[in-house]
Amino acid sequence: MSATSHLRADARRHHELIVNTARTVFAEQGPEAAMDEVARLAGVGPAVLYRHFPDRDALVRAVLEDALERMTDLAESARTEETWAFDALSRFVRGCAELRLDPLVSVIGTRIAIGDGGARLLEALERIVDAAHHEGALREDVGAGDVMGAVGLLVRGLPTLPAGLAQDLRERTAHLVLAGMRAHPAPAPPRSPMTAEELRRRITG
Amino acid sequence: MSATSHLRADARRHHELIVNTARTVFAEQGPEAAMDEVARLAGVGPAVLYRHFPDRDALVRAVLEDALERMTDLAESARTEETWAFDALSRFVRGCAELRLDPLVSVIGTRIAIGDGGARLLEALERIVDAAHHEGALREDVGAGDVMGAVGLLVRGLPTLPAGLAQDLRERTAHLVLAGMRAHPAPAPPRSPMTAEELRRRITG
Amino acid sequence: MSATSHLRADARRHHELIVNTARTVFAEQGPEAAMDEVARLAGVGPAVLYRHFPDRDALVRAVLEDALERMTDLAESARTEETWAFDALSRFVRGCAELRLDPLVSVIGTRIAIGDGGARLLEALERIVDAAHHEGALREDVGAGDVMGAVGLLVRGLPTLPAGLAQDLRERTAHLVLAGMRAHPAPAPPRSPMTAEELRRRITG
Amino acid sequence: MSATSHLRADARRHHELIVNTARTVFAEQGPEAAMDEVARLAGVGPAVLYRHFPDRDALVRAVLEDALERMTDLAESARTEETWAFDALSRFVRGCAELRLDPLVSVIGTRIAIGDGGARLLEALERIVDAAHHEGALREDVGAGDVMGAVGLLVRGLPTLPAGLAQDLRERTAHLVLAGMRAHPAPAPPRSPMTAEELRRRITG
DNA sequence: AATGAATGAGTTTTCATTCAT
DNA sequence: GATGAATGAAAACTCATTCAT
Repeated sequence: MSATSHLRADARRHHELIVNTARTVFAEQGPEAAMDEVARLAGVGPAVLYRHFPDRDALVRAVLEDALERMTDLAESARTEETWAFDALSRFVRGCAELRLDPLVSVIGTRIAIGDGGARLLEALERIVDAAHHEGALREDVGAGDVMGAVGLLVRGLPTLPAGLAQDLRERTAHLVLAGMRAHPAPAPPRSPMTAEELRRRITG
Repeated sequence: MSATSHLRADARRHHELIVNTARTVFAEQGPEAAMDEVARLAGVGPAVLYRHFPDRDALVRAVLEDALERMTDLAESARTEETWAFDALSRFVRGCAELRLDPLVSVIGTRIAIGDGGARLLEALERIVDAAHHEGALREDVGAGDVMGAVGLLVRGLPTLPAGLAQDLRERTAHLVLAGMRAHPAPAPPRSPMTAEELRRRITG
Repeated sequence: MSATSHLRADARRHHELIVNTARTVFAEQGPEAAMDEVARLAGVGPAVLYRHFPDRDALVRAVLEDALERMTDLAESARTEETWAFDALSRFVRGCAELRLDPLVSVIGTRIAIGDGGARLLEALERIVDAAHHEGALREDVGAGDVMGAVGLLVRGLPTLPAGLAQDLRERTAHLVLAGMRAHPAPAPPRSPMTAEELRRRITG
Repeated sequence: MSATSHLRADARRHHELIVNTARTVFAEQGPEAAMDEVARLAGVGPAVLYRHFPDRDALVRAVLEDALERMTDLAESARTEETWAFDALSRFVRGCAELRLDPLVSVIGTRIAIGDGGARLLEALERIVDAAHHEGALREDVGAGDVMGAVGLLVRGLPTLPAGLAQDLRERTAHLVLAGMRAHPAPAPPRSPMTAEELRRRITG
């Protein structure tokens, strides 16, 4: 049951429309995007936005909660659909990066912690980690909190770099983190090694 | 020889003073910190700041270049002072996080790449990586670019979490990445596993 | 039908209020008058001004268009109310000077030409000139463009001189221009000749 | 004897250099041109400018005095070189427009009157006017002050219009004023009549 | 005396948020 | 409840002028 289910149909539509627009705007224009801009792109007046979200913080939280919900869904699908728990873990870690959470993280600053959405996500993740411990693929000295921490760092991305390069580096780092978590020797990271030479070429290119 | 060496003595002093102040202010107040605030805390008028850095971008770049220089110094000391190259690598990765580079990364956006300072850093890093390959401790399928990428993600930090927790998670993730890079089995990550339970306690704490 | 007719009642009121205030302020304080000062004297916040006129140029253009509209009205009244077309011409030329257009002219610089308002004014003026040609009072080798040019110079005024003197000189010059335009000998300029002696006395006075 | 003759050679050179630069800068960038810009284009530091001219007003006055001196020279050459006084008058009126005095006029505002340079100019002009009265070409009811007033209006120009058009209109208006000053019927204004049609074409063109 | 850095008040402009229609 | 105009507090940036080198 969503938190918006008690609203009138049009109000709920506005709520979702604004959150979706805000996610896009924050991802594209950075964390300082103007509230008016969000309203304009959502096709509503600023007052409508403020009726739904009393201030900027509330909007940011809403987008964050929405993202956490998506991450939880991701964890659940991975868990139920993958045969091996470590594969589910791997799929979860890799999938999170696509949510474009980065701009929000710095905006929120230290003002809020993870909240309810985070609690549900952590529970979902815990189920995967427990299973991965049981199957013996995950080191016993690595916990669900470690996975959350690693994901939290990975989702931020490398915005100063060309998109394709940033993507490759994120994938390779994700692989290395997962390799470090394995109880047994890991396979090679995806694609060829990222040498200094290749990094130079792709940055300047 | 620094790029500021052609300035009059008082101007050079101001230049450095402003960069140092800006690093602190950006780290504490986030990337939107007011330029006037930087000037005020540096004890100069806004116009002095603008004489040295024509716009916000120029100041951000200067702080970034400064940080890259520090990272390069860090890489060099680690390389010359550590017996084993992998230990130097490890020391470098862990040390970078303390430079509080995070707020800058999102401000700069995609506008600039790494520039000269980044090139020098990459060269220094390459020397360590080559040595670590030679000593057989670093997987051959991991390059200097991978290290840069991992560091780039690690330095961002987890600003939404309590400082001590964010620090612990960053250290443990750094350890896991390094473990994933090792040619041979890695020692346990520092301290106890970060379980979901501990994460909950320390977030709400 | 004014260009502002699609605005809400309060917005239209503000629009006109700001233009009227701006005309006065520019006339009194010169073309560099602070935008905030215009807003303050109009009794609105600066943001209201900027909502209506996105930058200084837009405000200046609005005042100019408004003035052109007044000049057009002046031309039309003169044409319909005077028996002789040359008298209408004379009344128009003399009347324009009172619109205090001067400060605007230099601000606009070469960025805009006369625009729509100017086109309408020119048409109104053309009707008078044609009639004056027909009645034989205006030289055939003087056109409506000449009248516009002369008016453009006359409206600038002589801001360095005492107001009364500047006024007298403008009136006498207007008379001389009109005299130069007549097909037949002209009557004497108004008042006594402006001798060097009188000019000296009134400048230093 | 120039007012700068008591200065050291290099200082006098600077004085003239700055005045010349300022005339150009004011003419090109308008009356709000930055003092620093004048200094920069003159190739001196701002402090040198301020040593010579204690504030903006002083610089503006200096440029104005310089222009008045040039106008006086112009009047004198016209008087001695032309056979007929009215031709000298005509040459003077037409020649003044080229001095680009316009931007200064609005800067000075009502703060200064014409000063010493103006007095000398007026004397020179008076000699021409007296001669023109004697030769019977100039109406007796037009004095030297009238000529000054007309010139004051003519020099301002029409900065919103294309340069060639502004030039033509100024010449034709000058002709009309001179025609209005003649004791006897005047020849036709230069070139073809400026019709509304031609004005439209040249503004939009 | 020349230089160019420092000053700080002032300007334009933006934006989160509230309020009248 | 939706709309879009108003608000005023800030922020970035500029510039005339002064001062240390």
